[in-house]
Amino acid sequence: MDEKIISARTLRRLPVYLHYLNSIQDHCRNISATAISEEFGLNDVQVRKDLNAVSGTGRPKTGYVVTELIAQIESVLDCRTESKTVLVGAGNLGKALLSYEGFRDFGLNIIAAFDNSPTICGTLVNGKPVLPLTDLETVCREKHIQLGIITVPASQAQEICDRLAACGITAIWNFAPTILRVPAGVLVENENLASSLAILSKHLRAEKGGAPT
Amino acid sequence: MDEKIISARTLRRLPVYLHYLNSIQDHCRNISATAISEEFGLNDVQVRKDLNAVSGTGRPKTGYVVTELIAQIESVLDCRTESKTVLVGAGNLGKALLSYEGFRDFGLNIIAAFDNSPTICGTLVNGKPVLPLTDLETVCREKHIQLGIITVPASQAQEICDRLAACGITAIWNFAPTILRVPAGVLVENENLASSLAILSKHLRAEKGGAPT
DNA sequence: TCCTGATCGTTAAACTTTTCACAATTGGAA
DNA sequence: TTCCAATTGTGAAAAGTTTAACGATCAGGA
Repeated sequence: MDEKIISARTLRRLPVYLHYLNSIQDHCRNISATAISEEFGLNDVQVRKDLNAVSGTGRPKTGYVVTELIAQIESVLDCRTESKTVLVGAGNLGKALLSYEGFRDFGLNIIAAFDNSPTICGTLVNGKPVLPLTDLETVCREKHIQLGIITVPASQAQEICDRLAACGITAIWNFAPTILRVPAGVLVENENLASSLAILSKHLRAEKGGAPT
Repeated sequence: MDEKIISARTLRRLPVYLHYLNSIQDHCRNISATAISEEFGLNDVQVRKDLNAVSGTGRPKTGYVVTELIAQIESVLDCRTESKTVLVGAGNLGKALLSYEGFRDFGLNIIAAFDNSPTICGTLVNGKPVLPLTDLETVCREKHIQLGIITVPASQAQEICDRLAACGITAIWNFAPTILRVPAGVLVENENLASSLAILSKHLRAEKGGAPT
């Protein structure tokens, strides 16, 4: 029952801390929030509050025990538990994500991909089967899929999202450049590459045209 | 000189609006902020304030002229202007991004990729050359590269970031699960897939173990 | 033993973003 | 023409996030 409410902002920083802690655990027993904050250019109180949300075992003058902190963050993030996943939309981006092995480190296991193009259906991408979209519901229900990755065009994203939610999927990773509406209890995480590019593009434009302040 | 300060949050929503406006422009002359807000499940005042940041030409009872709005958002985002880009780290994720053609729509032009693995250097990925990392500075300076995509492991990300910044690159798209420190004037946009997975994973865990509220 | 300084944890202040409340405007119908 | 309902735009409140201030704690040396 020591479940504290962790803000999304904090949750996003935890994997960053975790990665850093793993990288230093061989040669550091203890680490202070101040040191972490300096490593990443953050405010030290912010780091302390983030760590407090998962730990609360820091000691003055010493800091935190690195291995404890790692265990506590891993427990909160729960990367060890495998998340059964389907990917919908085996276009360029979809295939790219299917080919990316890095997700395994975070417990993501893509069982199958779906697409409605007959030319790609039936093929394997990185050893993972691409199935016709009509099979989506059957597979999701039978395999007890928990997470869905959406890489279809924005115009179809909401429909796919509805179908996934109807199969009992409660977490959706959306790469389409749109905002999805979901029933209560379903979480959508938007990985909107267009939004990121908008920020970068705006910055480049400001650099060129305007004040270089 | 009608440059208003646009918050990053607003800027992230603009591409979403833009995509939607493009999809309706054939059958709608006008659109109200209220309608947009309902489409995406946002607050109507928020949409109105977002649109105000780029336009300010809404009329009571009518709303906004779709084509005007599109032109204004496109002008702010400036997706039409090509951004010369390099990608550093041609591993799985790097190759996946190189293969993704969707970036062209946003004005992103990846000129070359860099890696220090001899087996991949000299090859082409999706028609783009993979060059040895030692050539990074030369190419960036000669081709006047503006944007750098970092897809190397977290442990090398800061070093690559420093090298890119030293070549005059002012915008960095970071896919490594770490926070980068950059000189003033350089913008880092983090696309931290680990952070996103952390959010999703936490949600799945909460669903299973705890209160389904 | 006692002091010093690093570090933690917490409360309050500053800042940012979102939501609420409401007056002002406008097109269209009665 | 007059009224109504839809819609905008804005100032203020609310909610959320980050930063600052400060007392409490503790390891290590004098």
